Amino acid sequence: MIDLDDIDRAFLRELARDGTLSAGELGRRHGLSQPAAWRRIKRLEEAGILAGQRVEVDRTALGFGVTVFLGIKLATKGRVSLEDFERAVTAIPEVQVVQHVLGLFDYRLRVVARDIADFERVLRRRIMTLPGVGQVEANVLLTEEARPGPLG
Amino acid sequence: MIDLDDIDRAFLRELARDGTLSAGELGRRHGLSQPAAWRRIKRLEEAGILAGQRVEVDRTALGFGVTVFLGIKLATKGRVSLEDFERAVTAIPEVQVVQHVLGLFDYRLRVVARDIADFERVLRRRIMTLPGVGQVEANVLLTEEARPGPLG
DNA sequence: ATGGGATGCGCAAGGTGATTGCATGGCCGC
DNA sequence: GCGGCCATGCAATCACCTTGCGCATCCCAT
Repeated sequence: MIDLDDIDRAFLRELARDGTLSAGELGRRHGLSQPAAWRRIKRLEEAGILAGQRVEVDRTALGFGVTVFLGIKLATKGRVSLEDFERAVTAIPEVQVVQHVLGLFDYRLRVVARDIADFERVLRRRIMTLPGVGQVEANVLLTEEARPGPLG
Repeated sequence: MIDLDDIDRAFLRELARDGTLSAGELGRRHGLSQPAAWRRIKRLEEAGILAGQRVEVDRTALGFGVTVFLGIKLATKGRVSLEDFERAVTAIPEVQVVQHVLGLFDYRLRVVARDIADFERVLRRRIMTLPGVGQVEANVLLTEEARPGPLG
């Protein structure tokens, strides 16, 4: 584990907000030359701290206005392997995120749909038919806010 | 809402996996010149479908090995406004995501901590002391897999 | 004190990708 | 058939990435 100084943390914070920031711009903001800033970014990548870059796809703009979080408890009787469940759930196109968790539920899913009626179709035809699925709990997303989170 | 063809959808899919892909590379993969590919990306941005670019910060590499999802139900008696709750919860540095949801819970939080002991500190000192907090449910993240999701 | 190594910086140069102007070809409505 | 529209390719320019090199600083052992 490498240790970060204030500039490294500022880089992480600003890049997490806008991944298009150039090394030159980041350096200018913190009194570094463009190559110096670039090498810091490179070091963070090599340390595994910067783990790739993603574009954010706005599902609402694509017509998927409904996001639902599902908590799924597997039926203990079913004797279905976790691999079977995961294989089946990752094959559902509407599923964006599959989280294997510990607690009241076994899995958490993030599911997108065009509207509530579309979500009901997904729930009935896709989720409830998953192998070994037991209790299911749903929460419909109203608003979502991402925070920077701790940086060390 | 603009309509996308197969190439647009392929661009979205590949950019969501790797935001560093250049327009030239994307074009080469689908038989387009670099400017043509670049203009398609630009069009997706202007339509609001490509909503920014983020770097992914690996919290594990920073020493935050524990991620917990919290479901929070507000105490109905409390008469605490949602704004007060949200203001207080966004001030907690360990909170990465705040989701206002509909269902069994009122809010869902994504919280990171260095270890379980650190999480207990956050839970006791930060979460349980939030204004109006009622029932709290926790799920500890084991593994997480992101899927492309539907693209239209 | 002092010399050597490690670390991090700035400067400069070369390569790659982003961005724009311009011309061409297909397609649709008149 | 004909004119306008749309998307494309080509070429040129500009910004940024990437690397090599030399210098200053700090730490540590001599």
